[in-house]
Amino acid sequence: MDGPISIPRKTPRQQRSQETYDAILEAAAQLFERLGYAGATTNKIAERAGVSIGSLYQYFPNKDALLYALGERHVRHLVGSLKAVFAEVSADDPPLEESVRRLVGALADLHLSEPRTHRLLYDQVPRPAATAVQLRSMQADMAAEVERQLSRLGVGGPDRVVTALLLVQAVEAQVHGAVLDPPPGRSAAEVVEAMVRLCLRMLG
Amino acid sequence: MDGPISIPRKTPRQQRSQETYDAILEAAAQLFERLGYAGATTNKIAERAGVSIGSLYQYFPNKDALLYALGERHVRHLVGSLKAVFAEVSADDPPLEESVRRLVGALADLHLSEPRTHRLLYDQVPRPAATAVQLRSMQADMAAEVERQLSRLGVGGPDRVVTALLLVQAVEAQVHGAVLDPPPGRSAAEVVEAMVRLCLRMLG
DNA sequence: CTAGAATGTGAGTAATTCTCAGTATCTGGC
DNA sequence: GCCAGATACTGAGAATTACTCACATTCTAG
Repeated sequence: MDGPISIPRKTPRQQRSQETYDAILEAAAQLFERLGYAGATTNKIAERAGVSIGSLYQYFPNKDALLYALGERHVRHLVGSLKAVFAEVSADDPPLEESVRRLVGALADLHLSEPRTHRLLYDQVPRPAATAVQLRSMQADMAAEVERQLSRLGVGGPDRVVTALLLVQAVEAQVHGAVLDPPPGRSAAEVVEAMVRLCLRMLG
Repeated sequence: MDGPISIPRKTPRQQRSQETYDAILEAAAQLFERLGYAGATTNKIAERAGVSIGSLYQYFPNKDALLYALGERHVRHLVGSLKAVFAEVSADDPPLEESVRRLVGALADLHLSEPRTHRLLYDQVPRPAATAVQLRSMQADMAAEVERQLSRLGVGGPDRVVTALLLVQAVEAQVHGAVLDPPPGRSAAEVVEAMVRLCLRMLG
């Protein structure tokens, strides 16, 4: 509500404390996933991490900060992987269809590879806190990359900024809503294929 | 997590209690919006509604149930309005462009008309609880309607079920992410126009 | 008018987040 | 090796909050 944005209260200096910090985050990830945000109490998290509740609050100013740290870790991973794919595609300079297929495929694969972590952060979280900021900044980042690809391929209509943003929003939502949970009788791969076709028609 | 789905504990029988029920919901809407889910305590909600905390728990088994009731009210309103538009479009049987423009426009208008309520339910909420179920069922509902329109217009590719689902996911996300919060220098109307163009290319 | 149903009350309980005064461990300079 | 100060850890308990329950009030039907 009030506190601006959760940031680790104190940075570990000795190795011992780095291990404590990691243990807490790991315990938080497990318990949030298993019990949900409300069900995972800070005391349980500290206990599972094998430290006292006081130690937890030495590194995380509040419960939300745990989620924020997990989100940051995950977003960093996602953005890193995706930027690599963007770089590859930029280097190879393939035609539109191949470009779309690679990019959409990469996003889908990333989501399918750790669906639980992703759901935790995407679904299970009171957004306003902190995670929303992370998501938004990641989307902005990705939209900028997509815009560059649109320019390279000479597609995207008159306002590439808007087109790129809309594409990112759409693809992200489709992955969450349809790839991770395909309609009856369809496989994730089929849904991805349908997404690629739609993207191609939008841009082709 | 555990409890199945929050349902009013007791239905109001006398008019007096109906007013109490309404006052509580109204207070909850205001405070959730202003203070967020965590910041709005049940005691504050009861106080603002002018009733005792006990009365609140007579009609709502827990805090989540307040959110669920608000979500239901809102979803009912949305679905009602949209079904009317679908019916109109079906009756008038306009060509593709006009159909898309009307439907996307209607969704955007609905969101723009009470952006705060919508954000509350869409962003500010721990999803797992109950609201997720509502959203999903609404999306399924809308996807079925869209599918019917695709059939009417003879578009949508080989698998209209998947196409319709993907369209609904995309448009919903775009409205939330780009229409309610347009990129710098663009108006909501411009974003909607861009969405319509993209949809038309997807289907045309 | 009255019995019983419906509605309303709010102090109190249990659970949870977070603090802080005190203890233990480490590190670098001598 | 030893000591001083920095770093790290502890856990009882303060503060907050969701929720209960025994009781009081108000309504309705006969």
